[in-house]
Amino acid sequence: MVKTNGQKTAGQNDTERKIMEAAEEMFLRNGYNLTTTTMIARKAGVTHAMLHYYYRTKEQIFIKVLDRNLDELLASFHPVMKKDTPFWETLESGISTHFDFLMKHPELPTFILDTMRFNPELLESYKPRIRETLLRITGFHFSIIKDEIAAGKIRDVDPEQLLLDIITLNLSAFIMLPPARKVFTEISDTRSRQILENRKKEIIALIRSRLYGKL
Amino acid sequence: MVKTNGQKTAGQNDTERKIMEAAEEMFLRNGYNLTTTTMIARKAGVTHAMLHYYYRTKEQIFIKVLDRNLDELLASFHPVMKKDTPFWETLESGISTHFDFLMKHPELPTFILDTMRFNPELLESYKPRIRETLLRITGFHFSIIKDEIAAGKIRDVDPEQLLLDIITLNLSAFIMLPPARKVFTEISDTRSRQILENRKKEIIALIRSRLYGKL
DNA sequence: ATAATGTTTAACAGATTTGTTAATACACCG
DNA sequence: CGGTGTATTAACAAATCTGTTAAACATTAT
Repeated sequence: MVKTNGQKTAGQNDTERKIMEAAEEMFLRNGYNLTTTTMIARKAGVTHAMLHYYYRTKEQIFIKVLDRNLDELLASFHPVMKKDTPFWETLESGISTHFDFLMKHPELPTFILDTMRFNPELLESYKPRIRETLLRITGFHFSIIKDEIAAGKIRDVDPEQLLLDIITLNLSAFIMLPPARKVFTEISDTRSRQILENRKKEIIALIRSRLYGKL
Repeated sequence: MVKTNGQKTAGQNDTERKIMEAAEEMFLRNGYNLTTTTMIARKAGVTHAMLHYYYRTKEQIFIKVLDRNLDELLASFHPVMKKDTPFWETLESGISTHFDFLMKHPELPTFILDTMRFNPELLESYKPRIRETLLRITGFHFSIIKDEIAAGKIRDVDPEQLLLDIITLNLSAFIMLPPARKVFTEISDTRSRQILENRKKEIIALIRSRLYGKL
């Protein structure tokens, strides 16, 4: 059961790693329920018994995948919260950093959404950490937005709505556009990146005019 | 096979109707792949053989559900395209009407998204109609937006991006917020409606400032 | 009433799913 | 070389899924 031979002092052996890679790819794309252990094994090029040998159950594999990705997601929120830099600079870089992170992990939003919809119980143990991270970031932004409103520098918006605007706009580009393109227009990879860049600019412009525009 | 007895001159008999209602509910909530015919039968309170008797296959039932809902969706786009009413009035009522339609069919966006992701082949036959409807509405709005820009009445925005803003913002409220609430905060029905109303106001304000704000 | 037609049930069939297990191949260590 | 523990395979098992079928039941029309 416990592996102690040579090659895996520095990590997993080949089979174990291939299973994890295949599992991650499939779980991210199709979620927990639509991914079968048989499919994972086939993609990894191993017998499906191997996957029970190394990870015991489907749920255990999924938990490992969830773990890797949720850590990354939560970490991505940290960087951009400095009280000293100017307000708009902070907010713009927050939006931009978030969007850039999503470009590097384009399947993550859909994956989390799927898990929230169909397997919320698997997220139970992460709730405290998620909640804490979310509270920290919303707390920070609420505070700087309110300060800026109080100083009469931006329009009197509801901070909660503004953060919802930002988050839903950013996530939408990764949750809704790919399936839509799948049905309507197949598209090249470079073109796809360009579309996303335009989207990012538009979202920033949108939030900016919400705050600074005078009607 | 063909039913010609009394009670269904004016529609389906009870069993058939119960199956369709159960199927619609489950397909809308869980999509094609995660809905089993057994579950539908159980929810309808009939033997699962009944469902093959009336609809032959799972796919046939799904097609019927898709048909009912897609018709409604496409029809919902028609009302608000009059060239004579003022620009902002037209656009605002377009956003508002779209949002109100979604409030009456809150599960439709997720349902369509799921189908685009996992069963795009089932949408194949609807493509022409969808494409035509979409072209009509985007064409109309592109035209009035460009006119308004040319007249110097609004900012010089990319009409395509603006429509993406509107659509993704509206849909997000129904695709992303419910699962998020499922994980973070359970919420009452009236409170939920109030949140959506606030969301609608915010989206309209956001688009308005994008067009009319001077930075 | 009875034949014909429509509806429902229960049982079955074949595929697929997650997971186990017993046998075997392999590597390493004394 | 032999023995110990690990890795891998193939076969199996129980559950569930979609779909079929034959027989029982109900309804209607003649």
